[in-house]
Amino acid sequence: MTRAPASRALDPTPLWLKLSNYLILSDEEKMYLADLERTIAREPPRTDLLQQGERYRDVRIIRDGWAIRHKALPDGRRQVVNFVLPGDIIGMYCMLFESADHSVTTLTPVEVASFAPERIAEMFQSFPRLAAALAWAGAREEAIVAERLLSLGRRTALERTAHLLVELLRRLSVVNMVTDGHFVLPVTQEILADALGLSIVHINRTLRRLRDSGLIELNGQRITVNDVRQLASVGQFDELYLHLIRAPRRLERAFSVPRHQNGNHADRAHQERAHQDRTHPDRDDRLKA
Amino acid sequence: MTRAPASRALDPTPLWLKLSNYLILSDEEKMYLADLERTIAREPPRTDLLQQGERYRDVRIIRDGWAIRHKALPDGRRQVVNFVLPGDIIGMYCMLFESADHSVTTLTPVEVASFAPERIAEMFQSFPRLAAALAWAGAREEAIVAERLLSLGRRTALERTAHLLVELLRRLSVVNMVTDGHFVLPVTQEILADALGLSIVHINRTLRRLRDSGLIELNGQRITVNDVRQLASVGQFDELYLHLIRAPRRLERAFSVPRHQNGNHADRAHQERAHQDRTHPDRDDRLKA
DNA sequence: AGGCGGCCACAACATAGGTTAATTGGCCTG
DNA sequence: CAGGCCAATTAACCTATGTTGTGGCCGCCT
Repeated sequence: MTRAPASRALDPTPLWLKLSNYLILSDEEKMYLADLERTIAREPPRTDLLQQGERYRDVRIIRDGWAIRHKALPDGRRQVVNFVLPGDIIGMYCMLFESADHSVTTLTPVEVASFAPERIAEMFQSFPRLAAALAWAGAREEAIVAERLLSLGRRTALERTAHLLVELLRRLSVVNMVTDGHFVLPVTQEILADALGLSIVHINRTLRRLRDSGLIELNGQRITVNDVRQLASVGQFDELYLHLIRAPRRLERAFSVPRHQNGNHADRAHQERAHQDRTHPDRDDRLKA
Repeated sequence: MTRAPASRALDPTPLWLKLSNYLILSDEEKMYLADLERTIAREPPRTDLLQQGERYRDVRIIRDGWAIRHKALPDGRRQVVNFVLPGDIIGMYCMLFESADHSVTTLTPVEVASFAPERIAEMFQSFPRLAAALAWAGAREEAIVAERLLSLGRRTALERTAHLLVELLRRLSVVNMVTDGHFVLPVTQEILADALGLSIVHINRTLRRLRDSGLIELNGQRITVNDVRQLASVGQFDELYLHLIRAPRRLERAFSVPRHQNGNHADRAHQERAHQDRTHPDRDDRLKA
């Protein structure tokens, strides 16, 4: 949707596209962003972009590929905190932290840009609108982690799994990585288990239930979601937390910079929240049919 | 430590103290902060400062008292995402979000300041250093939530509980709310259960184990931690994620504003991380003695 | 004073999910 | 082609945690 008019040789990067959802970028801002992504490297799968306990180095921006952010206990138990997709930033505030409290590891070949942490401070001083947009992106990430916390704390294995699949579907469609309800999930069941706080065996059981019920299909790393609505219902998925609603007007208005657009909310998507009253036992019964 | 020279009639608020750990505030910045906290209200316990699904209103700063941030499923299951303590901010980026994906409810009588969301945008433009410091505070909060995710996903009930208690101890001592290893925990077991993803009954069992082992004592809402080291060991607590190390120099240097302090790291605390190799079964055996 | 509701405590039982182990099928490498 | 490794799969069994139910304490209301 919010596609900016092409400006010279600048290609819109995922980060740019992401921020465009919340801000109408000026040419100057676009150039600054492009400049941040000037130094690019390619990393193979299973590379640590960051290691828990180590000192931070540069700030990085994922331009292509998948990675995971994860934390480990001394005895090896591990929790995947989030999936890192194109447009996501690693170590944004690293200049303020002594050392990393989590690791980031690639799942696929990945293209990353990196730049010196000081440039963040520079951005806060010279491009306050960009800084605000990035801070916003960080808040959105926290919302995702909080929702996963709700999953691990209060959803059953089946619900959690369904919920995660719908979340990924939604997040990936925003960056055009979903076609026809199927997408590539470059992930072993072990990683899924670590993301959902389950054992490998139980993830396997749970996926089979979902497959048997016809809600999803799996062949290799390609997953097809046959019935998003029902899958979302199984997972008690309410996309409120993803804050996907695009509102570039909103920040514009707060900053009141280019034009003073008025508060017409016509373009706002309206999702209704499924409010079923449920009794405690038989949480997974949406699948029992 | 980093106590700013008293500047006229301005009282240091918790937020101010918090930010002082990471930035040497100028008088002008202090005044701006004080101005943000000009409109103050008092709320009784069990008041919703924010309700999931509702539209955001003002940005709020907790000046005194406890609150919880929590999310609920349609059927009533609930997860406490975090505890909100003095100096914490509610709805910082609300101008960017359509509606709240979580609730905030007071646990004690609370004193809150509130101001219009636009002032955040204003701050990004006029006080970039403050904006950066606040963004940092947000990142720290995310780190806390991520650590709790690790707890729910991969720690046993006993470990989780111990971990949370140590975390609260640490966070509260930063704001001088701990004396002699004891502090007030204005929380029912139900809330503890919702924070740790456990049932009330099981929290009760777990607290009793901790009490029986002599690690903690409970009388009413006062909790005494008798052996922090061992409690931390039971909870596999590694305070890295709290990012407590005070480094006002760090941001200063990045912004290179008042004086250009050099990179002398003499004041940096050094905690070593306990790296015990543990075998999978008997995770809770640190208590079995 | 009596009754009511919230919170804590504990016992008895039920189950979701963990653990162990064995089997299979790629896929790489020598 | 054999051997080996890694991921997926499934079965059998086990346990940490959830559920239900009861009683006691305490503060509050009328």
